[in-house]
Amino acid sequence: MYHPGVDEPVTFDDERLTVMGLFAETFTGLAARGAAQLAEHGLSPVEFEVMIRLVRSPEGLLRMTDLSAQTSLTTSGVTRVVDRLVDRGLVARQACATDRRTTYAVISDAGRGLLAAALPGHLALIETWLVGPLREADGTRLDAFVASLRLLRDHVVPCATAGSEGPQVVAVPS
Amino acid sequence: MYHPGVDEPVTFDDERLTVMGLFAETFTGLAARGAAQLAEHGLSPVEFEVMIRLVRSPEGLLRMTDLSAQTSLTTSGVTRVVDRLVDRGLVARQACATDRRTTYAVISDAGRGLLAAALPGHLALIETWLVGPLREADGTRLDAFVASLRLLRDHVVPCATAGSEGPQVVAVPS
DNA sequence: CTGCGATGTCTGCTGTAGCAAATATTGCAC
DNA sequence: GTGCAATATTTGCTACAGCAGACATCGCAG
Repeated sequence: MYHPGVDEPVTFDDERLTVMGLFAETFTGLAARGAAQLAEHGLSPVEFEVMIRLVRSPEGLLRMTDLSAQTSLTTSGVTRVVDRLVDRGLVARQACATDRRTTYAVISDAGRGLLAAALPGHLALIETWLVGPLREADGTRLDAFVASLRLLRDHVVPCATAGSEGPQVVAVPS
Repeated sequence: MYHPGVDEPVTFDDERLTVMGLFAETFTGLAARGAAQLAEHGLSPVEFEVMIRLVRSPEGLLRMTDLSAQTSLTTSGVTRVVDRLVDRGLVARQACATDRRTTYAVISDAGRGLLAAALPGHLALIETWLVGPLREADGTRLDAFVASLRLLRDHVVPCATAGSEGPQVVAVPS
């Protein structure tokens, strides 16, 4: 049988686990709704993410490497997502004139059109399930939530804000 | 082709997108750190999730279907995760005496031991990257954040769509 | 100019998860 | 009891993403 030891009571329902679980449950639920909405337009979440990054770039164009840095994908993953988007005519590959190693991904007119079609519903969904409930609950709750997220993000993802992040810790504290 | 329409300017940098992106970035960053920590103990996030659900159940035992309802996996996914855990001796399958359709997954002593070994580091990680920063920033910020998450979760998750959120074997303590 | 390490992208292999179908069992209607 | 729909689990197929290696190109030291 299992003997946890009297002086080392391991409890499996620590409050911190609950908080983390709540965080995960909320986000994955929201992400699932978002995925379903995007699927109505034939887009997966990563495809949407890639295209949003492209459309928000100066000329609708980004290097593959930069795409992988801005999304949660590796360069390998970006290669294949862009493959799919190119097959569907939503994105095009474009050679770089000055560096023949780099390839740009460029969003096409069709891609912009698809995004423009998908975006209103997506924004409505975020409004309904994320921003709206927080704003209606309390005048300051949305701002506080966003501020907390930003605080956490700046801790967890130091690269997001290129600046004075003290510990560049990648290792896990033991 | 692309016709944005003069009276309906589609803007691709709506503030709501930013909030959602911040949410996603924060959670995935946190999840990545958690995954790395669990990997030190040879566990993937889903394996950890399954085992936590098991260990918190009355007798360390849950039906496959209930596991799939409590985790983010389909029953198919649960089958294979449990397969892996059984191969490693962390979980065992157990027939149900009264209904021969159902199979229980039971956590083994080795499984409890592994969880007990992995949990302190995992809790420390949550403390460092999630709970700690919020608590230190402001006395009420952690509580407000958790309350907001709970509010959102209650909106997003209720069994309105999928149904079958029935078995409340492991309730989240408040 | 030449050599060589660094950089950017793509490809082979692997592991994982979902969907839909297959299989087994139960409970109910009759 | 028999038939049938519902329930519980597993399995075949497919898609996607990561890792490590392959390949091409660049920039610099000499």
